[in-house]
Amino acid sequence: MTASLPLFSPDAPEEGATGAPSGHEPQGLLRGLNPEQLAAVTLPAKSALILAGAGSGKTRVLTTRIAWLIQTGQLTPGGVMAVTFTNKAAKEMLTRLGAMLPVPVRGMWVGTFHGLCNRFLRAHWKLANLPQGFQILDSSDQLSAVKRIIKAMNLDDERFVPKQVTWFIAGSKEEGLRPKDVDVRDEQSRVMVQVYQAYEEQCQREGVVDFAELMLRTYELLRDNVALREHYQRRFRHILVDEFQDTNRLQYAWLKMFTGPQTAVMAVGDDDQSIYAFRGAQVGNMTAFEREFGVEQVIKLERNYRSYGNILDAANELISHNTNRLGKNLSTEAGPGEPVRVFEATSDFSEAQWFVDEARQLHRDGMARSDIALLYRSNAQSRVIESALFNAGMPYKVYGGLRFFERAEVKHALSYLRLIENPNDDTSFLRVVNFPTRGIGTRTLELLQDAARASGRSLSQSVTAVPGKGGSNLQAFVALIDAMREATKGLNLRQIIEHMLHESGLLDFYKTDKEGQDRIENLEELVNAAEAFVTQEGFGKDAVALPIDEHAGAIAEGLPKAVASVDLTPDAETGEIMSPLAAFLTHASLEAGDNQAQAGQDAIQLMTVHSAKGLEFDAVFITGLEEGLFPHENSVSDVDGLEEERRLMYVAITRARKRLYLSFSQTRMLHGQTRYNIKSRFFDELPESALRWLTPRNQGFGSGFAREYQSAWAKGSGLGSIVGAGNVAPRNAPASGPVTKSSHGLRVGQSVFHTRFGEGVLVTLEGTGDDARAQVNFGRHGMKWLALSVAKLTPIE
DNA sequence: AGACCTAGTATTTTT
DNA sequence: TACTAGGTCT
Repeated sequence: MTASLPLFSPDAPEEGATGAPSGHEPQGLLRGLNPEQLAAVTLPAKSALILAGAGSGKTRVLTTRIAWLIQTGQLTPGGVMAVTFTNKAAKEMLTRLGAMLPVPVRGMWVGTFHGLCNRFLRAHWKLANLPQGFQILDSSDQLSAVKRIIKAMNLDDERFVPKQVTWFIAGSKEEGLRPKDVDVRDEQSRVMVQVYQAYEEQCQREGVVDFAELMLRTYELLRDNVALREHYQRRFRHILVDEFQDTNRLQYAWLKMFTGPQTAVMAVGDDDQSIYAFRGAQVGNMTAFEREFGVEQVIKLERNYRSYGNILDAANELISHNTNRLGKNLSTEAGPGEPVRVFEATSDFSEAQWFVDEARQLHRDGMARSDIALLYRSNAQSRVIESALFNAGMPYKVYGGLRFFERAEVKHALSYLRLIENPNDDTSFLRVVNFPTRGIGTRTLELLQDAARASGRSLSQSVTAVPGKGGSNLQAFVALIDAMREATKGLNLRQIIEHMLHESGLLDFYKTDKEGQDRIENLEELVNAAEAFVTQEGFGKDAVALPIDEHAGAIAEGLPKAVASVDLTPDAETGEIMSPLAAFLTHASLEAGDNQAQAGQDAIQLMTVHSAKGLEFDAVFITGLEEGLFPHENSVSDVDGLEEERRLMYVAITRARKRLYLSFSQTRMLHGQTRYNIKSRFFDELPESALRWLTPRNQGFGSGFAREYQSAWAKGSGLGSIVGAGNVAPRNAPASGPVTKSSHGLRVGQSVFHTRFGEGVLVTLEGTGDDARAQVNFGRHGMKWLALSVAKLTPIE
């Protein structure tokens, strides 16, 4: 790492990433944890709530806890479930666990809510009343499915806007409501429920499930099947949930289904970072959890290892304006650092120009472009910035565009593959039946859909019912798909895809298309993705997406006979429970992939505040801090909305490690009109002492200061390094060597009983004979050092 | 089938 | 402004 300016001193150890793996012995794992982290990691096996502030090492706590429990023999890998929201977070956990544990992460249920549901339903497809190779609809598939229904039911799509209907369906499912459970108030909702009902029937007929269905099916199956529920409750001794503040009602209820009397659930979250209420997240789940899971003590992780003091002061002060918080204050030992810089621009254009200049300077002074991030409230704001960066010739990367598996050509290819796997997938059928064109027009398709509806069969099964030219074209299409299915039998995944790309005519189509080159590249990339998925490495690394439980057999064994054996029906020939193609298709729906493949480039990062959550950068620019934009005008009318905007701002601020810039503009082009804005109210909620205005305050309009902003590089700010702020080893890591067993017959990880403090877990053992001491985590009573010659510790089994 | 035109609409988003 | 969906015309 290079460093010239003090500002660019070697990075503080990132949360959990300190140095080499600490050796595969229990106490080594705990080295470098601060007291609160240590307490959380070694908590007795009871449900616990961890309030983890931004940058407080939450992922480290989560992974270390799992590793520690396993290494001390309190838990087997098969007894763990760790749930996250994103594939990225799940992968991160697996990677870290892999580094910490000598044993591979086999059999551990680490994944996203949806990924784990998929895994569960694959194992119990029969009980869940699903076809064995059921496929998953992504949001756009779902939308087109709803559109078809609205059309079929002859409804006015202005009264029943497909997108809104989609929300209604997903929303109902997330409340755990089937069509029969939904409250019907008026005509509108009555019809909505009918659409919901029809949608369900259609999905069931086609053998597909949407995201919410994955959750709901799993929940219902566990709720209704006592034997199965008890089996899983016994199996998972420890369940850990990341980003708990983002869970919705269904996810909470789902979690309860997995939780038995012996299950310890550790919920980790931060109410101040709850920014997804708009899509159903219930922050209230945190307090509900505390109450309903009998949490005895809440551990707060408030030590921040990411940012300098001024940045944290700004964050703390801002968020203190919210009510109904669980209460938390971030602190650092890194010193105040530089002030937060504030810039007022005359126009969005000059704001962009200022940013480009500033970023260029940072880069010249040694900061990697990828360590510089520009955040905005809404995607539309990126445009001006992009054009400024483009003109300046600075590489940048915008997050949030189309993801790989969502690109049109990729979706087309996937539709062909799905049809090979399941000809009754009408969504896929309609997507590609006339792409490339095969003389199958709207009229023909109407006839086909009518016929299918009348007979209750799939489109593919109904092609013979359509007369004339259209009918024979349809039959030719079905024959094409059938031929592909035949021809690809026994081929590997790569060969299947290549065959399909040629036979479908997709490749030829894009070859003649003038802008087809990129698309062909994407299709080649699809082949690569499949290859990567299949290879040993891909399967191993990608265990998140691995649809089949490696221990499916083991599950079956442990289950009561009545529910077990029927569910895992391997292919008679190959013995596979699921074909590689089906597995790959599942992977494609569950993980949309990166949004831009241009990896390797050192580029400035542009994204919304929402997508910045969980990330961190040396320098962060929060732009467009204007009333109406941030906070957004649609949110300011009610208190809840405003508080969520404030949390959003809090998330944005806490992304910054070393330097934070806030900017706003007097005017801005929005929807083709110039808007005159006043600065965000959030400026009034920041501590003046932590700010430095780069432009004069209370600047009136039109005073034309154009570019006379003072360079942010005003004289060396003489910062010390942030080194030392890292997870400095507290006193719990004695050099006396790993003592895991002693003459007392106690070992680390063991549960013990103390007459005064009750039940606890042994965290450290050191010294011998009369000198022997033990560190014990008594949960509610805290962490204690006890002299073994005095304290009476009784081992519990 | 495909080019062309018009009107309507514009937070935040993962799975 | 800039995109989409949908309609109409060739």
